[in-house]
Amino acid sequence: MLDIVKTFECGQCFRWNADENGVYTGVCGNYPAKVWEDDGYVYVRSSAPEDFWQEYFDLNTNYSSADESFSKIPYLDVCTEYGKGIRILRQDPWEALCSFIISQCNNIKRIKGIVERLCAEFGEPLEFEGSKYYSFPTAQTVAALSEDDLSVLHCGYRAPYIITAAREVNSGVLDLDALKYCDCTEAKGRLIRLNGIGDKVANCAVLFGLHHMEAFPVDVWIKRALKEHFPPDFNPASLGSFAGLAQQYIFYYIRSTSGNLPAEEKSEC
DNA sequence: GAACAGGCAACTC
DNA sequence: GAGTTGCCTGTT
Repeated sequence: MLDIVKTFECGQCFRWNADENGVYTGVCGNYPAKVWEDDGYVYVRSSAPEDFWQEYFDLNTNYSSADESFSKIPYLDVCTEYGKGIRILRQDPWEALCSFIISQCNNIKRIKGIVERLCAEFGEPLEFEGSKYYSFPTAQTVAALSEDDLSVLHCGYRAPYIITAAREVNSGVLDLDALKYCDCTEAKGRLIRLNGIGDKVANCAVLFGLHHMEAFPVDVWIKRALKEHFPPDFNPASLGSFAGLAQQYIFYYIRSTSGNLPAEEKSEC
């Protein structure tokens, strides 16, 4: 069953924010929305049709067989039980790619700030229940901007990476929709060719933006979990076509159950 | 002031 | 190849 808190808080998206009552507000495509859970049911208020949200929350995919296969690995079984209810959202490919370029060497709070400024500055204004929201700017819009234009975002050295990606997408050289339907490894390979996109960002972009569920992004947290709880020769690819879901279970489990990085932990930057 | 925060690329040996 | 370093910025 879909768990919106786990799904929104597991690090895959940056535009959903909860108020004090646990009601999430966000924008998906051109639809601002409010999402909340009550008595085991998930409610969505927006002007989008219901099947739009069924698709977004990936409700037509069966996660239970993947969960079962994960249970054979003791540590992963714990993470799976803990994270059950996480859905890999079907996010817009360009939004996911752009967001994860911004995410490099950044914390979630700052990523969210940069993404919101990007939308407010360059997205289309949207109206919903008397409040103003902004869509995520298209690749076409961003492609026309300069690094100087992006200085309002305070995204630092990532600005040229964003513009490069936008221009590649806008020109059609990088066809994100086509990458949805090709092999995961090939899709990652295409993305890594771009300046500013390495293995981590490419894996996030194909998993969260192109729904290649076998992608397995490895960041410092996952690296540590693999080192401490899996055999030294463990290959994440052995988790199969839902490896990315396992990655999210592990990630959500570590981030929710451990505090901040120990002081002696070295920065990767 | 220094270290840190969910990388990447260019450079060294 | 593996290891080191600069890159922006806001927070602690």
